[in-house]
Amino acid sequence: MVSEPVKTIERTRIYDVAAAAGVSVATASRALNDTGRMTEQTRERVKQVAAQLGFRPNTMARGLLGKRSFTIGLLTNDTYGRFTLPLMAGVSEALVDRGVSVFLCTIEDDAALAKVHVDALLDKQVDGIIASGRRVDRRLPVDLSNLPVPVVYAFTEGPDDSVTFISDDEQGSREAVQWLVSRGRRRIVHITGPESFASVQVRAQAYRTVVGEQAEIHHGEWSEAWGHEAVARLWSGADTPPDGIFCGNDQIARGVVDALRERGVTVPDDVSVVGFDNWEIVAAATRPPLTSVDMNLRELGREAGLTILALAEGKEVAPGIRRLPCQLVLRQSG
Amino acid sequence: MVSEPVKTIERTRIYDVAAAAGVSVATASRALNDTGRMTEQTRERVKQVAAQLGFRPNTMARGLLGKRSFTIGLLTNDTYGRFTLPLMAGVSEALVDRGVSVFLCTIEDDAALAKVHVDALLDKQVDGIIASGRRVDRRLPVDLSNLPVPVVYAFTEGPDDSVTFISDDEQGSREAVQWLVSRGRRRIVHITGPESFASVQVRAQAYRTVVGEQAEIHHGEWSEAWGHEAVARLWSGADTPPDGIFCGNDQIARGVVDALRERGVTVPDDVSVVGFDNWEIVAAATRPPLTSVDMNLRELGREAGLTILALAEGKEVAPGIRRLPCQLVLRQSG
DNA sequence: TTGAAAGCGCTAACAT
DNA sequence: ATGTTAGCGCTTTCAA
Repeated sequence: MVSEPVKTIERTRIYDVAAAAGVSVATASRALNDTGRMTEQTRERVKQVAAQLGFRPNTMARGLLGKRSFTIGLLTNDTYGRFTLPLMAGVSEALVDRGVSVFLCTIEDDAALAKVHVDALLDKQVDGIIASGRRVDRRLPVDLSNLPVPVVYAFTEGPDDSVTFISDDEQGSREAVQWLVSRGRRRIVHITGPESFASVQVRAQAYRTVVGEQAEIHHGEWSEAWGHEAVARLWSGADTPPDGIFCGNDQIARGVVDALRERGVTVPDDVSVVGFDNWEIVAAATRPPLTSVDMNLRELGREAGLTILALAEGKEVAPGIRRLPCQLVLRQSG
Repeated sequence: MVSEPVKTIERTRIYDVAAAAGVSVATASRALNDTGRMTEQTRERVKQVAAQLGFRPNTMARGLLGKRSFTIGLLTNDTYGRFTLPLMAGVSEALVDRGVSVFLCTIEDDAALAKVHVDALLDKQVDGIIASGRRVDRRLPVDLSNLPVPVVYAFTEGPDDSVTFISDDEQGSREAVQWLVSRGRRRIVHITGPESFASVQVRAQAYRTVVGEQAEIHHGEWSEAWGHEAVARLWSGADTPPDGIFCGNDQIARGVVDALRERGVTVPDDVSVVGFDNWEIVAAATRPPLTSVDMNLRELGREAGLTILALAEGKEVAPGIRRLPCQLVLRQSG
């Protein structure tokens, strides 16, 4: 497309609306914003004219008055987008009807880049910032605590007095293990990621709570390969192999299921397997498809979006950590 | 975080800078924007003072002058983000140093939602819009051809006179098949997705060009399951099974590799397999890891970003389809 | 109930 | 080379 030197499409301004409706701009503004007092008739007429002319207020002008810009920033260091995208979808979904658009800023553990992005956001007078990440127990490489705009944290660690949204991994894990128990599984082991992850600790603890004494936790990498290896170990030892496996994430679970099939162990008849994350691409492609814990990130995003909006509008929001429930998605592996 | 009723953090305005530097706002503005004529000394002094005071120009005010808003919109219907995220990363990377932030708008094949997003973008006076999608041969459910801002298309079909960026699937496929040939593979088949996809056509045609007469193309779904099924068919028929397989995407390739391993066919010793997309999560987890064609979406995003910027600055850009080269990423399957 | 006018922070045309 | 000033489109006092 050759650039259009003559942008003939002149936007209708509030002046045009006022003129067409036979009122002053002040009245027009009040009518359109449902403020001030005036005859319902005038208000209606102005609104009608505005609609007819396809009037859309200029956000820049509005923003210049020190009011809201109807934009927010979503900061994330989750390059892969595995967690960010569902979150973003939720945020966007919650805000788009209210005319708020979302700047997505991917900072890859790079403090300098993060600062550049945050500064750019502040220059644009965003109404708020949602900080997000790929690890619940890590902070973004940038300090957001003294910004002139509200900040909420989603799926990443924030300061003590911040509003933080995370999924309730404890509840999700508990339900997953309880599900295995309810299916008659008696020897349930937990194959999960590195101990250093907070989410590993929480999920393991929930598992322990349900199975009690017999708890048996195997730590490794977050990979399919580790799932294979763990199965090899469990089935080559002297102990009776488990009949139920709760995995720390879907990749491990897929490795486990594949390894079991290769050994001639039938899932879920001989062994039930449950994953975590409900990462469609992994869970659905596994044979049989994985039963998995979904963190409801979209819903989490919705909540975060609504909260940042409330803060932007000056409402009070109590600080603290909000844990949103996970949901066990049943497929065929467990 | 309790909302801060007193936003005490007053931003320094250009007036403050001007006063502190002992010049007028006009001079300050010119100095900071490297326009107008003045002693290098004055310019330097103003810049220094501005830096000292941490001055950041208010984008709203700037945008109100009918100039640029330093924002662009990225529209996509790729909910999963498989294609959009690398693209977005490239766009962002190209623009962030120039102070441009990106609104990400996910419209899910919903025309009404698309319109809401586009209107919101126009209200915010975006400098341009990049339209993107999950299918190269489908248009977004919204007409962007008469917008008051420039539009470029990336990884989605645009009008004839538009600037469109897509990956050179023909070249990528050709290199993939030629690689198989160079590895001494003599009977190479192509297992790919539904015929209705333009990318399937292009990749198949490239494959045909290289292997000539012996071309053998199997269409199915874009799934691992189809990879399994295709292998079952090829190895159960009367014909000699292939020694090289070029797959339409990584999921099919993974299915193929898994199926071969289950049959005791060794990859890559007996059969070489090459995928398409280089989707890390799939390609790296396959045993052995997949050699695959990468569409360089990040680079594509960079180009699209730079182009929309050029258009926003009023530069002329010739319309047409730009095909950016793919790259064969060697792992171990081929 | 409605209107006139000031002003948000910046840039650019027009002085000097 | 630098300063004065008029707006950009809107909201919001203040006045009528």
